[in-house]
Amino acid sequence: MRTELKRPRGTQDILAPESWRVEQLRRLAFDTARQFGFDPLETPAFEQSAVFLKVGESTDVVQHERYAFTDVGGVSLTLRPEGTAAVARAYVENGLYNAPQPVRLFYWAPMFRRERPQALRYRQHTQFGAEMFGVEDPAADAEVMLLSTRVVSLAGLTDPVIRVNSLGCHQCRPAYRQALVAYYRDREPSICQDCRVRLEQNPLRLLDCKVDVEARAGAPDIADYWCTACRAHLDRLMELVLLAGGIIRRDSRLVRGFDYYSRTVFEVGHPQLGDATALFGGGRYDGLVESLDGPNTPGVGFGIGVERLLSALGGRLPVYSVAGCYVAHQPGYETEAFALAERLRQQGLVCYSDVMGRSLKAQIRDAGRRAGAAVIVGSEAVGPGEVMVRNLATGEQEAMAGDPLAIAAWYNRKFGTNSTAVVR
RNA sequence: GUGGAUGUAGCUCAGUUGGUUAGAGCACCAGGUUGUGGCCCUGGGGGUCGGGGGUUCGAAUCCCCUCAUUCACCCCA
Repeated sequence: MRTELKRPRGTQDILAPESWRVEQLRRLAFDTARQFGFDPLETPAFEQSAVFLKVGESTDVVQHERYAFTDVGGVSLTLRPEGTAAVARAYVENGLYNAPQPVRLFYWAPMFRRERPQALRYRQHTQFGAEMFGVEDPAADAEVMLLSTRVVSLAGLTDPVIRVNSLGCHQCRPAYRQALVAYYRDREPSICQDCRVRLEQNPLRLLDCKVDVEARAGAPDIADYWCTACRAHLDRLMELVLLAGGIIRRDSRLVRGFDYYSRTVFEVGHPQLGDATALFGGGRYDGLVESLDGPNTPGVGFGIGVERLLSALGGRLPVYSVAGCYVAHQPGYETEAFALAERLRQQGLVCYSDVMGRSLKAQIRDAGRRAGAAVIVGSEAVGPGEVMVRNLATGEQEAMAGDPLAIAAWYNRKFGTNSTAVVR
């Protein structure tokens, strides 16, 4: 294939059975979100660029990794790089601040970031995320955390560990920021190139530098700067999560890439993905709605990387197996076979028939690969109006009346009506 | 954006110091078995050796460029 026709860098085609796993996970996510009282929200795949720009001046995802274009009308548009800003925009634009609070919303949507592809980092990936608006109480933080860990647990991940930190509020964060900058200022000659940039642009991120570990070890801890309200907020949400059976630990070095976070930030990793790669993350963003021309409204939410979760599960999620019924036919019985297959589908069976004009032998061979049973029409070994039914797993076969109801009953007796199984 | 590794059939890979029409296994299709699969046997389709340029009598093999994949950094899901 010519290179200019290939799929764009950093994107992927997802084939079965993985595509079935995606669908399975999506269903699980929707059901779980619904159980927590969240409603699905669909927003456009692109927004006016200002929606994301306003919200992430020093955010790499927004600053350097935007897929932006100008349409013929001269409007600057950006392919959605993350979910929260778009959901907050929809909250404001649809006047949801007038709806009964809190407003609980979730989404399952593609995200686009123009970055260098790497293991489990794509230019288009999918996130399942949820946001709760209108509640400042730490119970909201705890609730979205429980929703997020419930989804990954149900998907088959054992004991997700939430790493949490508080970035403080406008009351207490400035003092900490100042102390941190002062600390690194003294050591500026000895710190790495990246850290010098961080020092100027986003000092909090000095904390997750992997090079200057010793400098980091002695850095001031934000815990010593929290105001009483921020401290109480974190204590309470951790208490609630623990009471609910969640596993949560404070990580003093956890900071996250989006500037809109206030107070709570959290992340869940996975051994298989390595330290640097988060399975999902989230936090609180009390100033975001206001910055998008809405009323001062608190909010908290998370985003789960669907591809990363699937990878961490490594095929443990059950999907539809190869199963169903193949209606094969002797020469001259094409029409009868085709019609019978459709009647069996109306009985709820997964059903195939030959559409390639193949020999009976080739049909049975094909049936063996994709079906559990074969129904043979036109066999001379059966009486008039009868068909041969064959269990392809065992090789047993018998003659029976060619009645769709009877065949469906036979199939369901042998294979069950719910034919899902684990495919590795 | 920076640095390293790798690109031969749908998949996994051979291809010796550059040398005739580029191979294997699996997969696919058809037959061997006159009524029916999974094993075995035979045959078949499928590759401009990622693309472009150069060196050479001759390049999958050597050199340059480019594209893509992959790993690490940055950052994130």
